[in-house]
Amino acid sequence: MEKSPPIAAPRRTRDPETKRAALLDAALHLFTEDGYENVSIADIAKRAGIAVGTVYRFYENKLTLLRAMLESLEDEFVVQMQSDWSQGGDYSARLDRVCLGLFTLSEKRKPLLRLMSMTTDIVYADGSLPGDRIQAQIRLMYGDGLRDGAFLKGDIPLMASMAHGLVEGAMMGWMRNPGLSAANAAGQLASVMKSGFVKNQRS
Amino acid sequence: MEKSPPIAAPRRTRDPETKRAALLDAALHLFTEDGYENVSIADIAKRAGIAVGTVYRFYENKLTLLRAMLESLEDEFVVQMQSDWSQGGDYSARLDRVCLGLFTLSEKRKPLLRLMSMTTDIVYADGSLPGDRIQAQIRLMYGDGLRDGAFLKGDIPLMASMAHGLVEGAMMGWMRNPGLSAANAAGQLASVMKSGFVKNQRS
Amino acid sequence: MEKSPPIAAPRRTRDPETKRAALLDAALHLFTEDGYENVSIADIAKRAGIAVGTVYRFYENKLTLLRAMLESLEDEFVVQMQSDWSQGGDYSARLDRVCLGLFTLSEKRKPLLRLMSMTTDIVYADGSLPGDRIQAQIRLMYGDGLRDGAFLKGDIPLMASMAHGLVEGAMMGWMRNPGLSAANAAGQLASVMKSGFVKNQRS
Amino acid sequence: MEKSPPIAAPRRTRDPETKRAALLDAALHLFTEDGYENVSIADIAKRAGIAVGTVYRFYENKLTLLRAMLESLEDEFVVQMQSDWSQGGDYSARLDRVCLGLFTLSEKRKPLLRLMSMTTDIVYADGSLPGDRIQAQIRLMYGDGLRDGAFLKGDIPLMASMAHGLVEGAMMGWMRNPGLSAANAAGQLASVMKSGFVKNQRS
DNA sequence: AATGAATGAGAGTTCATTCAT
DNA sequence: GATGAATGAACTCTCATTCAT
Repeated sequence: MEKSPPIAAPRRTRDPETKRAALLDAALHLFTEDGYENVSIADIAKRAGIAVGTVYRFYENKLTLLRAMLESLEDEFVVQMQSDWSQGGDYSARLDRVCLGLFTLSEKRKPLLRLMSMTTDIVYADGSLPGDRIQAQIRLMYGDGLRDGAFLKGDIPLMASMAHGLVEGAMMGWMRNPGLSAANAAGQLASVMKSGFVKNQRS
Repeated sequence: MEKSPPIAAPRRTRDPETKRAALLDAALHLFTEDGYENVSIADIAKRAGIAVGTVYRFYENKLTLLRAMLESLEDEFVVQMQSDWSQGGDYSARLDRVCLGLFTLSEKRKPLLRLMSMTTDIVYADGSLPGDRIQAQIRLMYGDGLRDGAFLKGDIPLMASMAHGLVEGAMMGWMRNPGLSAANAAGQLASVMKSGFVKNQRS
Repeated sequence: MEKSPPIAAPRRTRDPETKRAALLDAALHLFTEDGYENVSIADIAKRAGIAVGTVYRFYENKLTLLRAMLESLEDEFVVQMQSDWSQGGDYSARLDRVCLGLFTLSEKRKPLLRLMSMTTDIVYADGSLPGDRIQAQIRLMYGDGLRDGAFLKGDIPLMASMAHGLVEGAMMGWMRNPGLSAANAAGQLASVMKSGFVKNQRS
Repeated sequence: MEKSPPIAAPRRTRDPETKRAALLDAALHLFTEDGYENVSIADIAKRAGIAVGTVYRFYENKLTLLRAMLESLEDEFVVQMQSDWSQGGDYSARLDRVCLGLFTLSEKRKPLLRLMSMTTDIVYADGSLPGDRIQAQIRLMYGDGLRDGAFLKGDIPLMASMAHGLVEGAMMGWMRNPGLSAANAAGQLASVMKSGFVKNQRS
């Protein structure tokens, strides 16, 4: 009935960034294994070795935590794609590079990637969805190719969405097949991308 | 003083299939609008005009209800694809037909399609995921084309996954763009499918 | 991690109004003993012999429960005062009657009265406070007396507020003194009311 | 390039009493605006410009802080009343003086007064309630008047409680009516006090 | 078969208090 | 002395599921 005074005995054990990393790692594993909705903050805190309240020092609520994870991954992908795309060469070479970069990064971020593919309905604060920034980047790339007359014509948003779907499909297929190397998957993706979207490519 | 007209007896009870339809319709609207986790059984029952307990006569729990909805949609897609694919003609014609069939059905089932895209992490009873049966069908089709030497070679599961992603991407793009007709989207999808996966297709 | 299915085994034991009464009784005792903020819904439910969720069938939240209790008490007081005041006689007789009615009701509702005196800062939905309706009734009575030239003049809201305070003070004093009968307290209150607010009353 | 003026050294630390004053001021504003239970120690510390832990150097817990505030106000009132009451004159004059003193002080301490009226259920360490010391002082005054045969007879604790209620009612009425001057309210209170409690006063 | 009141585990979140720095 | 990150118990409220009617 009466609020009993907390017995708490906190210890300053680790520095904040170590804690944040443990928190993100715990959340990543649990979300991926059990699904966002089936994981409680208490579960995450326990796995991260911190107190429930400490989670809220880092992220204001559960959804913010998820978004932060997905956004950081998207950022990495977008940065990688921009870098690979802008390094010159013909469109064939650029697509090869981008696809390889995508899979190289995917390999490093496999669990996060899996999480992203599981939470497509988590709407961001601005109304966007996970994947939208990647798709926007694809749209830019497609626009470049169109301007040069190197790409097949089509409705830009639709073409970008298809290209994005193709990439996601490739990643899903690769993730489900442990025997397939990232380089191999990247090669096949690039091959389909080129024959599907680039002019004067023979199959 | 006014005699109530004895013309039509109020149908207090409806037959079970009418109820089931009302239930599915209610669930579809609510899940799509608010997301699976944010809709309660009580919400669904109220919208369907039945009692909470009655929901459990039809589906043993909430997840089973969702799965039934998604599975029925997948079934429809698979049946449609099988039918369109098996009607003969060269691979180009068959792909045209399949893509058109896909979008024609999508137009009819738009809300369900949206629901499916929102709930990718809902695992089915057999461990499969929504979309898996569609992908399996695509794999069969790709196998056909490979056997005839008409399709570009590649790792079968990966190619099927990419093709599946391409289809999903096309559908997502089409759903987000209300000005795009189903036939137009189907045409662009077919075009990319052919240049991306079929031999001797010029871009 | 996974939401474990409820084991629940509900029993329809008592009729709803019996339950509501048990709920109100439990809330009354606990709020009075420990203070509104120090009592949890779980405490109330346990004492009432019902489940936590059942509390929310009756009242949409904790504050609504409290307000319902206080409002019903206020209503009783207002009705009682209206009745006693409107029965005629000179102002002296009417005040005697009202004061006696007030204390007779107070005797019946002692715990609720105590609760009301403890929760003066609980704002109602319309921005009013507990006691405001009683005070409004007092204002009406004072207005009657003023119109007849029987009451001492003064700023109406202030005079009503003072009269209200006087009543509350009398009740608090009476509640703290178990040896004082309601009739006796009523008499002393009436006496002070008359000499304090009515013209031509000798002390 | 711009040299920061070395004229005034920034006072990084303030003396304890300045801090205590800031703390009390912050608490007063926040408690009054949002209610005791809705204000956190962190809120108070932030507004006072001190650290959370520092709050605990001054008051051992949140309730102690509240009590200290209310007790200091009560002390002020009691001292004021004692002073005004003991300065001689007949009872009419003494009551006039006390009432004026009460309202003069109330004007200075309006926020604290409001806080006191909001937290009637906060029990003090010795089991007393806010207002009890004021009431005890009133009892002393009433006892004086009784001894001299100047006051109307009655049960002492009850009469004191009624007088206290009258005072509180006057203050509440005055606080809710911004157009009413303290002197005017004091006059009306004194008038009712005299006709209500003092012998040979005509109404 | 249909109903919906009842259940209670469990969720996300808050915050008074502590104590290593 | 001052700080504020860390703690975790406790809170209100939800809702999938059950079963007496």
